[in-house]
Amino acid sequence: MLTLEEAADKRLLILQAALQLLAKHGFHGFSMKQLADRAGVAAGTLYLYFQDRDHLIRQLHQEIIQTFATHLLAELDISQPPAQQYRRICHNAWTFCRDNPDILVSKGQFDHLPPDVLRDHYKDAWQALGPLRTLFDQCRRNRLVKPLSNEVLVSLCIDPFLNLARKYHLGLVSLEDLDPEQVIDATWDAIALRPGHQP
Amino acid sequence: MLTLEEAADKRLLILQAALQLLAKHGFHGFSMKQLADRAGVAAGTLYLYFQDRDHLIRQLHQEIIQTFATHLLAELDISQPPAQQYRRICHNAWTFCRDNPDILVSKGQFDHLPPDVLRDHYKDAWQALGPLRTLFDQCRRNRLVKPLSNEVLVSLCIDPFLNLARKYHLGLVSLEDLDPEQVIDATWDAIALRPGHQP
Amino acid sequence: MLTLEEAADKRLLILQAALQLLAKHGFHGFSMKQLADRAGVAAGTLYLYFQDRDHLIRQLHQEIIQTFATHLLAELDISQPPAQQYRRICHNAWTFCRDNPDILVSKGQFDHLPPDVLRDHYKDAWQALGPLRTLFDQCRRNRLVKPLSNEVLVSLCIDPFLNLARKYHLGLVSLEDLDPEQVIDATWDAIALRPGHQP
Amino acid sequence: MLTLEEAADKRLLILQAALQLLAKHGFHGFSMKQLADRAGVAAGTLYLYFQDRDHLIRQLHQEIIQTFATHLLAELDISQPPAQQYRRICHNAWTFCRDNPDILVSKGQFDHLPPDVLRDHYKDAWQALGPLRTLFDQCRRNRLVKPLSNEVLVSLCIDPFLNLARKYHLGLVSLEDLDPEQVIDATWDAIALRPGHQP
DNA sequence: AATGAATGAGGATTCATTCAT
DNA sequence: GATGAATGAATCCTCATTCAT
Repeated sequence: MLTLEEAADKRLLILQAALQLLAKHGFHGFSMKQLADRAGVAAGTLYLYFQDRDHLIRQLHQEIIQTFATHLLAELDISQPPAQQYRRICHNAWTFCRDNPDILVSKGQFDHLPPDVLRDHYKDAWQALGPLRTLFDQCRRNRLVKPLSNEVLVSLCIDPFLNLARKYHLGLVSLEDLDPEQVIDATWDAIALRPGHQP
Repeated sequence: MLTLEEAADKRLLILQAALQLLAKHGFHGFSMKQLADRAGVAAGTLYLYFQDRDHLIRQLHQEIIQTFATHLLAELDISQPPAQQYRRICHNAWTFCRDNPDILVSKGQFDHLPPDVLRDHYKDAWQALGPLRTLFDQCRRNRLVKPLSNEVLVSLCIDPFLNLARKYHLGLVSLEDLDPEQVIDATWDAIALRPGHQP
Repeated sequence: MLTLEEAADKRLLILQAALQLLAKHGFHGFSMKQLADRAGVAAGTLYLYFQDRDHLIRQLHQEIIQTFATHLLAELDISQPPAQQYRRICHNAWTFCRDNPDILVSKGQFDHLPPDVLRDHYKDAWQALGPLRTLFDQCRRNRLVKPLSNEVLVSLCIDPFLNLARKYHLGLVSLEDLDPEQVIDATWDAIALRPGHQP
Repeated sequence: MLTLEEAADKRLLILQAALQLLAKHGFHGFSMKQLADRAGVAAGTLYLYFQDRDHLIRQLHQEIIQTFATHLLAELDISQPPAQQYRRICHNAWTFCRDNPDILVSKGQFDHLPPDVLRDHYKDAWQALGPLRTLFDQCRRNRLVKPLSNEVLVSLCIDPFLNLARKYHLGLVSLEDLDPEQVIDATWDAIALRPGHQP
C-alpha cells in the first residue's frame, strides 16, 4: 500500500502537471491523456486520484487559490507596523504573479466552474488569509484606511498586481514601465484615509 | 445573395449566441452544434460566416474587447474637466460590467488564445480608446496624475471595476458593500498626484 | 433531409445489425464500434438514431418482443374454431423460434434491463396480442380451458416452444425427438378442461 | 496455507458474490473490482481462485445449474408412486425459483457462453438428475406419460415453472393468479397418457 | 496467500467539419 | 445561401490483469 505521503506526492505530481498543461494550452488541448503523459503515469492512474476530469479541475483550482493565499503571507511579520505589513503583502502578490505565470494564466480558465464552487474556493482562501483580514480590520478601525469592505480593498490593492502581471507576461508592459514600489504606493493611496481628506 | 447588412446581422447573431453559450458553460460544452442551435441556424451555416471554430472564437474576443472599449467612452464629454471625464469613464466601466455578466465571465475564457493574438486585440482596443489615452496623457502632463504608464493606470483605475463586478456576480460582494462613487474616489486617489506629495 | 422512411430504414438497419451481433456474442463483445461496422455506418451515426447504448438496447428489446408478438398471430383466422386457432398460434411460436435463433438467443440477454422497463415492454406486447387474449378469454368462458390467468396459460402453451427451440439450437434435442404437433397436443392437454375431469 | 476447506469456502464466497452482482446488474456493470469488493477480498485474490473472468463466469454457471439440479430432487422419496414423485419435483422447481430470484435472473445472462460449454453444463446437470430420468423412463415405459423425449418432457413440466417464476418476480403475475398445485396438475395433464386417449 | 496500485488497451461518446441536396 | 445527415478522429473513462510488497 502507498503511504499517505506517497499518495499525496503523486496527487501533487498530477496537479502540477495539470497546471503546466493548462497554462500552456488552456482547456483547449487539456486532455487526460496528455496530462497522464506529462505526469509520467498511465491514463487510468489519474482516476485513482481523481474521480473524473471535472473533480481534477476543481481540485486544481482549489490548490491554486490556496497556493496564492499562502504566498501572499510569506515572510509577513505581524509585529511590524501596518504600513510595512501592507507593503510586504503587496510585494508578495507582485513577485508571486511575476514568477508564476502558469498560475496566473490558468486562473482565468476556471471562471466557468459553477459559481457556487468558485465561491466556496474563494471563501476557503479567505480562511487562509487570516492575517490579511486582521490587518485590514485593524487599519479600518484605526482610520488608516477607508471604510470599504475587505473584498473591495482586495480589488483595489491585490488584484491590480494580478492584472499587471498578466499584462507583463503578455508583453503589454515592460519592467521599466512598472516599478512595483510605485504601484504599491498607488494602491496604498487608493485605500488610505488621509487626515483632512473627505471620504 | 444576402445584402451586406443581412450578412452582418447573421454574423452578429451568431457571435451573440456564442457569447451567451460561452458565459454559461465556458469552453467546456461550447460546441458548434450547440451554437448553431442557439443561434437558430444549421451547423453548416456557421462555416459560411466563419472559417472554423478557432476563427470564430478569435473574432468573438475581438468583438468583446471592442464592445467594452466603446462602452467605456459612452457619453464622454471631452469638453468637461479631466476629473469629470475620469469619473464618467470609471462609471461606464462599472455599469457595463455590472450589466453584462456574460461578457465579463467570458473574458477570462480567452486567455489561452495565442499571446500574439491577444496582444493584437488589446492594441486594437487601445486604438478605439483614443480619448482615454488623451485624458491620461493630459493629466500626466499637467501633474494631476502620477507619472505611470497608461497600462499601469488602467490596472489601477479600470481593472478594479472588472474585478469587483466579477465578485459581485459571484455573490462575494453585495451592492451595499459597494458604492461605485467611493470606489471611483479610491481609484482616483490611487493615481492622483497630490500637491505636497513626493512621487 | 432524410424522409421519415429513410430514417426509419436506417434505424431498422442498425437494430438488425445489433440483433445479429447480440446473438453471436452476447453483450460481451457487443461494442458500438462493432455495431457500426456491421451496420455499415460510422460510429457517430449510431448516436443520430439512438440516444446512447442503453436506449439502443432497450429499443432493440422492444422491437424483438413486438416482432415475436406479430409473428405469433401470422395467418390467424379468427373465424375458425378455437382449437384450430390455438394450433395456428402454437405452430407460429414454434416455427418462428426455430427459424430465428438470433432472436431467441438474444431474448435472455435482456433480463438485466430494469424490471419496470421489461414490464412495460411485455405489457406493450400484450396489446399487440389482442386476438390471443380474446381466444383465451373465450375458451375459458366456454369452459374449454382451465380457469388460469392468461400469463399462466402462456407459460404453459407458448413458452415451452421457446424453451424447446433453445434446446434445439443448442443441439440438446433433435428434430426427430421433437414433433411439433405432438407438443401442441401436449400443451393443449395442459390447459384443456376435459369433461368429467376435476380441475 | 489454507486448508482445502477454507479455500473452498473462499471460492464459494466469491461465486456467491458474483451471483448477487450478476442478478442485480447483469453483465453490464459486473466488474472484477466490484466483485472483489462485494466478496470482501482484494482484486488480485480473485485470480488465485479463478484463472480469469471467463473461467469464473463459466464456473458460476456450472455451480448454478448444479444447485438447481440438486434442489429439484430435494426430499424426493423414490419409494413413492410416480405421480407423487412428480409432484414433489415440480413443487421443488417452483419453490426454488420463487425463493431464488438471483439464480433465476442470472440464468439468462449465460446464454452467450459458447454453445459447447452450455451443452456440457446441461449434460452434467442431467447426470445429477438420475432420479428424474429414471422417473420419466419408468412412466413412459408404463404408459403413464406420452412417448416424448426427456428434454421435451422437461420443457413441458419444469421449464414452465421457471418462466412463471420470472413473471412472478417481474410482477407480471401475482400469487393469487398462480396456484402451484393447479399448475402442477396442468403440466401433468400435458405429459400424461390418458386411457382411451389417442397419442 | 493476500493485497491493491498501476497499467493500458478497449469501449462509449462527442464534436468539428464536410458535402450532397 | 442554407441545410443537417454523416463522418471518424479525438476524448473521457473503465476494467481485466499483473506484480511488487
